[in-house]
Amino acid sequence: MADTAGVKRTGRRLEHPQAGEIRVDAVLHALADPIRLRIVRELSDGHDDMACIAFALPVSKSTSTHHFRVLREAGIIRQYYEGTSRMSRLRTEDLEVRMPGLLGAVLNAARIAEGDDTAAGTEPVPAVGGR
Amino acid sequence: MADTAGVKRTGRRLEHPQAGEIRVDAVLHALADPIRLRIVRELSDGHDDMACIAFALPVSKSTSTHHFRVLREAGIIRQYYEGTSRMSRLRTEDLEVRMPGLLGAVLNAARIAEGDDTAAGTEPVPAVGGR
DNA sequence: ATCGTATTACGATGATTGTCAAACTACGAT
DNA sequence: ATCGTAGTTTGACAATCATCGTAATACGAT
Repeated sequence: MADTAGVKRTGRRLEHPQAGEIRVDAVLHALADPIRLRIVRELSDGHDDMACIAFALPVSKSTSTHHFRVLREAGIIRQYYEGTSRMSRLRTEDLEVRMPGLLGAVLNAARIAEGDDTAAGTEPVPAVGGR
Repeated sequence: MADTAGVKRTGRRLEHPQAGEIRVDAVLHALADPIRLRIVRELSDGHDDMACIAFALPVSKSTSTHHFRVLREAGIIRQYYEGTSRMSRLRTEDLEVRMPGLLGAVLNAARIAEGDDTAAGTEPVPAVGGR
């Protein structure tokens, strides 16, 4: 199982927790960091597969690697190599099984909080992403 | 504002963020700790107002105080004094406005993960707390 | 083989965090 | 006024964490 068939194997190995091993604590901890939350937001923002470098994060390369690893080990993203680039993708489905609605709620909350900067919570919140 | 009318005033003051000031990062960070998550789960588990001591946490008094403060300063719980006891209550509505569905998703995920201990993720998850 | 690009690995460092014990404060009851 | 209960504050400690720079690795192109 999980033969990684079709994926261009490049020799490097990346450890991922299985869907059933994803821990709530780890996920919350991973999402609690502004930079990591930003990465997740960008990943969910249309571009599903992105190389690390494409994020233009305000940190050094090694710090960037660190954050991606935390996300991967928490089970939030799946990574694979493509040439020298490492692509990242949200594990949306696995997360939905283990913690239904959580990722969506976090992303939605981040979007709501973003609106704060301009229109500081005077209005009762426009209820983004309503059902 | 916030006259705390009707509440037995006891001289001590507790700082709470306003609903509009609740930060996603702080909430996620607060919930990422097992002990704090346990507190939140117990609070949501029927008993809405509980004295700190009623939780029987596996930590010292000072550590307990610390965790309750983190939860309070993140905006997750509201606390008030009643005699020598300090009561805690989930700020469910404030949280719902700022991050709709988040608290519920976290609690639900924790419940799902709990079932792991016995029935380790072989089944496709019984979808706890359905709509 | 060599070079450039993308990323990792290896310390190192300063900040935060979870934990505790001991001393202290606030309140209710005696 | 005294005592017990409930919680706070302070200071300390070890562990974790985010951050960096530098050296090393893997891969594609030349």
